[in-house]
Amino acid sequence: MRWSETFIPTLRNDPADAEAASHKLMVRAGLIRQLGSGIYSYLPIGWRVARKAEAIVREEMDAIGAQEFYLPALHPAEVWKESGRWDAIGGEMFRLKDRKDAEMCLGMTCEEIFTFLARDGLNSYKQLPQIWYQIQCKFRDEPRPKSGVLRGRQFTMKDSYSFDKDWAGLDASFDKHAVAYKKIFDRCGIDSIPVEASSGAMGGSESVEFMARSTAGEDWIARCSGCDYSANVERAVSAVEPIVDEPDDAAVEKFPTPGIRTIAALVTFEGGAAADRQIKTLVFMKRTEEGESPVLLLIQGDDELNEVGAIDAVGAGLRPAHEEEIVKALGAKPGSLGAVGVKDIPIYADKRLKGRVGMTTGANHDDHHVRHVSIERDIAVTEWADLRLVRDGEPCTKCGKALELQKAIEIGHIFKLGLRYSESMKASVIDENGKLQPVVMGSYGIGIDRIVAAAIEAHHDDKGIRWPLSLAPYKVVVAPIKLNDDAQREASEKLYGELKALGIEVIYDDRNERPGAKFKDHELVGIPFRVVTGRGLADGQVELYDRYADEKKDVPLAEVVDLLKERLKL
RNA sequence: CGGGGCGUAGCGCAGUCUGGUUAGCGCACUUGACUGGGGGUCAAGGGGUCGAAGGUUCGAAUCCUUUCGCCCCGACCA
Repeated sequence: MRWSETFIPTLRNDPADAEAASHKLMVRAGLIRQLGSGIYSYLPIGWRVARKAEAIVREEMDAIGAQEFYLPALHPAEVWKESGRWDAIGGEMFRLKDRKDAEMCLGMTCEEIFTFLARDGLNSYKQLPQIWYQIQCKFRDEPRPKSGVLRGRQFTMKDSYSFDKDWAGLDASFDKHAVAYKKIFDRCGIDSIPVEASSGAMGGSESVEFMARSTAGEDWIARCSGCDYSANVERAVSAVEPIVDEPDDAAVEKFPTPGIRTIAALVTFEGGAAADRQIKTLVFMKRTEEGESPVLLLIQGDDELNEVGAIDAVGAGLRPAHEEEIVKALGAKPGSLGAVGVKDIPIYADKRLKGRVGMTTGANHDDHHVRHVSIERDIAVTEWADLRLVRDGEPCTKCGKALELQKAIEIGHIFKLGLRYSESMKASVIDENGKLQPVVMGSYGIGIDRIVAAAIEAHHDDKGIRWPLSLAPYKVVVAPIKLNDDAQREASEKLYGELKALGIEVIYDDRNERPGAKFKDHELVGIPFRVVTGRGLADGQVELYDRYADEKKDVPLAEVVDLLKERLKL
């Protein structure tokens, strides 16, 4: 390719509306342009990179015996109603109607459609296992698109689905994916961290997220410094030191606390209590078939609520209560809430509170608190659960070493779905005994756009992108210093032709620009190697620049092709 | 959905508070010349319904109303 004939619109400045390094660089290097919030066009260079990522994903999926499909992104509502997700999913599904007023949606994932195909086509256990996948456009009306393609409303995902006759089969399919995913990310130059995750609205029993550390990430993960424990903070637990309370068997005592509304304020209040001796009472509403009803969540005063932990304990359909609902449930406003003596409302308490005595909490009477609370004596706890977020430095439950909290990008997620879809949509096969059994399913996703962005997050410097060889849009750029110097131009063109003939992805920078301007572009776009024909040509020398080492050296023209082959591992 | 910020040329911005020549600057772009090893110099150019609609005014990028869009924080999130 000749640079002068390509569309590579590089920018000198960062776009004003970008924060993440990958977002800035993707725009500056001419990979993408924004069309709307969370909607991006891939330009030729960006698309070349995305296709390379796709190709790697495809190779590794094929390597575990997966078969590629291509499904529609436009779905009739019926199939989503069958699985129950038409109603379960909220505003993030793009919904529309066709001209006959029939309800449709744009697919955010394809469990329903693949299950629809499976129930039609899979009839016998002899046909299992199957792994089906596609690389396709997905749509999610994200409440808050962010960071360029890292969280878009239209994006490309590889999604695969496994169909097994039993749970052992699912485990095998799941493990195959875990291995394939690791390989994919390795090949893309991304250090992936598998972490325990929550399966959220996907349903299912177990899930693992693949994370790439990055400050641009939106997730926090907890990693043990001593063993292999790692989990999304939504799922993480720690062996945090229990607080040892002074023995206290005094009766509960109510006392006035005028104007005291927060844990912190009660700490400094005369007659108050340290934060770790307080019980924080949070009111949430749980949606059930009859409507919404309140539940109480109790955590130690200085802990933060882990909402996913709460959902795991209480169930889906949980949301913070509004003030009116709180007053209705407990008779007091936030700031004076407690669970002492509360009946008829389910109470979920963090395990860290078990056995605690001499605690202080709200009295359910505005501007009053109670002290000398012994949790198990005074509060009718329905269930003990992990409701607190772990904090940096807390000990690992497995080995006791410190957990580290790190920010990360979710680049893949694998789920054991079990029977969630096969039962609701009736995808069954006849087993060895002639009995109908629902197939055991898994689903597995990789964000292609996120691979590209995460690779940039991991591989860039102040000059621009440093693509791993596997993703580089071109591997080599050949550039003469002076385009109108016949010797330089001819040497460059000849080299360009030779490299192209060898099947090396090479771009010839034949723009009539000054060398500095061209070099800046090469480095911004991140082309791994550059050969410059310049003043050394008279001595048979060209300059070879290595983007990774950020080093240039003169090498004999006659040897440069072999040197490049070696560097490119050909 | 709550809070904050921003929409002026392809990109980055000034001008808006305090209304008043023909709306400006840098980069990019076009033509020519000189240049040529790290975003050159000189000269001459092209490009704008100042996000949109309505209003106030002799006069609106600037004031008022409405509206659309984008970004950030939070809420939310297979």
